[in-house]
Amino acid sequence: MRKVRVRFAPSPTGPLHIGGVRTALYNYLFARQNGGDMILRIEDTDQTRFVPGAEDYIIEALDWLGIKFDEGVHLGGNYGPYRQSDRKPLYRQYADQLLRDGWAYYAFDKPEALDAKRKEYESQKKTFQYDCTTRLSMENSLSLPADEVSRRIDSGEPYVVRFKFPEDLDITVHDLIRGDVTMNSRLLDDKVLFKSDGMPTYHLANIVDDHLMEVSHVIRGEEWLPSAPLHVMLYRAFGWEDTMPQFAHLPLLLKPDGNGKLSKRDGDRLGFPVFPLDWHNPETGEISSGYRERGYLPEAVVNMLALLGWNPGNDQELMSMDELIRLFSIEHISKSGAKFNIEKAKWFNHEYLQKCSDERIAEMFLPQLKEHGIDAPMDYVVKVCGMMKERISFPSELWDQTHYFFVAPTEYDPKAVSKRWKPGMTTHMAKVIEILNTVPFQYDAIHQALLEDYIKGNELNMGQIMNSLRLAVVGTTVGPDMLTLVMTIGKEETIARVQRAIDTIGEIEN
RNA sequence: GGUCCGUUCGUCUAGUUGGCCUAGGACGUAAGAUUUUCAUUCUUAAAAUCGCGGGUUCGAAUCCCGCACGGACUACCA
Repeated sequence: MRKVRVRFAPSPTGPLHIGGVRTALYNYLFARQNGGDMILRIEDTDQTRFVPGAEDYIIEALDWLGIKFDEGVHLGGNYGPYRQSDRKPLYRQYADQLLRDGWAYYAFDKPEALDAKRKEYESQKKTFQYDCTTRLSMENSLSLPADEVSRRIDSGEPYVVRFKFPEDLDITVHDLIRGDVTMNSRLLDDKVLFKSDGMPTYHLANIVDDHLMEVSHVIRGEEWLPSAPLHVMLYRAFGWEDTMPQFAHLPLLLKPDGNGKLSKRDGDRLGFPVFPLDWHNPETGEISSGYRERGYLPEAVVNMLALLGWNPGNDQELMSMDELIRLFSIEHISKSGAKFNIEKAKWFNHEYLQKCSDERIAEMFLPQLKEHGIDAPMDYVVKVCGMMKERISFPSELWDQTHYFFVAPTEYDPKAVSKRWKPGMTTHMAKVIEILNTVPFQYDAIHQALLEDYIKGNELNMGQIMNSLRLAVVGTTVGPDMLTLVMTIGKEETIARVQRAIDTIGEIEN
């Protein structure tokens, strides 16, 4: 049994899409579970699509989520370099090998000529495909005389190298998720392996690199399934079939409404992040929002993503990274695409927020407090966070839920006033102040004096009085247990707030 | 158009060797309980004739065939 080695191989063309994050996660879980290696390889063979900052973004995003690598561009390793542009000199010899063995051929067709050909076919409602049925009518080393071919190459005419598919061969790809998938070579096109700019295409580079890096399992998105037969044929052509990696093609992540692949635009449209981190487009200045900046916890994102297309085979839903590593199995990956569900993502975040220490939540709350000009003692902030965290799904909701712990109300919700502040209330509130002033400032003592002796003892309306007190202290009718709130903000502050309410709202007639 | 992949509650899904499935769980939704309010929490409910149609079988969500629908791919992009 060969050592498990998997790779995550993104293209640095922009921010890492959440679907890509899931692919990375599954690779990571599989590697860790099997004591294998996780490799980060950058696939930047298309120089025209290079985006500055994308590579760093990918590394930072995966690091934030706790997806760690054993080898990669940022770490090095024994199989480097790990960036395909840095491996450029390596690929030529493999293209030559294919050329020599008759698995590939030179093609001189200009891009414009190919475009024209496609248009021509299109006008006849057909699709042009560069394959065994058309290649002899194109300009390549199969259709041209040998001396002409060498003349063109010697004169520096640009060319590409294309794979030469056999004419009628059933090619079977064994997929760990879908089983055997068979396609006939006659229907496959002669893909370009080596471009005229001297770089390999994805197809060549990924086979060469996976082989050289001794990759054992290729876990990637379903969009690669149609080109998998090409990849299998390349292993065969190189004579590497006995060490060919095993394939697993992951189902797609679909948009929450309607059908189709989840895209950047869906996030903007429906108001949820499609990227792990905020991304500032260096060219347009446009900002795409990320999970991290929206207040999602990395462990919540990981858990949610893990379950989008995989399950442990039972009802368990909350799982830490360690549990995921233990429980993960390729057999339990589903075959069908998963629609992204924003409500469930929120729920996961709520659950993980509850598991957070009060200190960690307080830490996340600090910037908001600062924004509102609050400079409260840390232990007080921690206490408030601990008391209020169960009511929120995101740290960003904290200020809305807790501002009255830090700032006294300056106005009173009119609806609450008319509903709760009944005639005689100023007298009751004055009594509250009196109790606070005379009874020891302890929860039980005040509970006894106010709730039991005063309210119940005089058969007063509990809801009416307690809610009026809340109105006085909070400004509206929401919040935690009233006495806990009082104990938290303190005796002096409570009395001040109640007095202020008496002065501001005053006595209600009738 | 062609090729390939897929199809269980609104959504994520359990179901892997056909019988314990009168199809289970979770999110969301609704109702109720608790509470001094709101939220939390708890309980309950509604919700999939397992895409449709045929077979095979004593028995099929599970196996086979056909159809429909959806998606991916179809670049000198990955």
